[in-house]
Amino acid sequence: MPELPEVETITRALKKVLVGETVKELYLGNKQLRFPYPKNFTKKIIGESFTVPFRRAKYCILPLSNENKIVMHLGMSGQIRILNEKVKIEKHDHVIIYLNNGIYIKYTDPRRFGFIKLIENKKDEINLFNALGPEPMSKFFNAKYFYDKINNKNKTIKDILMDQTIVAGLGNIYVNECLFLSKTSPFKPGSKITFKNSETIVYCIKLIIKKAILKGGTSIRDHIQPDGKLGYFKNNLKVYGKDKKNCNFCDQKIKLIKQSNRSTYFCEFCQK
DNA sequence: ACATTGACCTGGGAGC
DNA sequence: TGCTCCCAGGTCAATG
Repeated sequence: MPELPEVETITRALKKVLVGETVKELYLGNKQLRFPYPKNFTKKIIGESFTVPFRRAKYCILPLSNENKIVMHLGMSGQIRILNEKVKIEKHDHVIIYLNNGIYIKYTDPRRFGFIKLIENKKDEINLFNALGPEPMSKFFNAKYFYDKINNKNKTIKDILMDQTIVAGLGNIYVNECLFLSKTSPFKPGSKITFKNSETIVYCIKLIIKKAILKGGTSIRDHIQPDGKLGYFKNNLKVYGKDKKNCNFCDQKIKLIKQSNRSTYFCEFCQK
């Protein structure tokens, strides 16, 4: 599912129920996710309690009282549910963390591109997070940073925004939407982006991400909030999934093409 | 150092 | 109804 707003939505929901609660029991399915489960995972987390969950890029991070951190990535189809009554474990349920208070956290992922890791020391943390660019909502992601970072690149602006080392947390939906809102052609190389363009793009990214978080993310296929509700930013999409529909601004048809093996939706008249 | 392609998986929808 | 093909909110390793 998940880009930044979806992971943020999930993390906020977890924050409400996890803090101070203790891990009572852990279920691990027999199929592995993208990586094997952490060694002695069960032993290492049973009896530990959670401190305050947070998000970095598309990672949901659950710190424990012993300073270790459970890190979850949801790949393309991962979901996290917060439940309070036992339900049957289904085919794609891979991890369930049972808490002392009767609540449990269920990780489901049909495609198994996601993973769960345990950060146990500084080195684990560096391996996972060091290459990531700034958070789009932070002050470190600003027009000057962005312009300096991209003005010597031949890569298209679409590929640049998908690159987690430049700005962390955007994915295909929000990149398409941000380029449309900022009226930027997805094919424009970084070197052709002026400082003024950078300002606009950065502004549009912050605006869209903020709004998407408010709406609980975007439900297209897999994303649901941990309480089962949908993410309503779907209603705010202007180009993603709108091929052959009409552009909001100029009323011409939205186009769909493949760019670096991913779908790019855009209006060729508005985005220059 | 950089860009491009394919691989990892399953399920759902389109088209025949 | 059933088959085949193509598509999907992400990343990473292996190419050129």
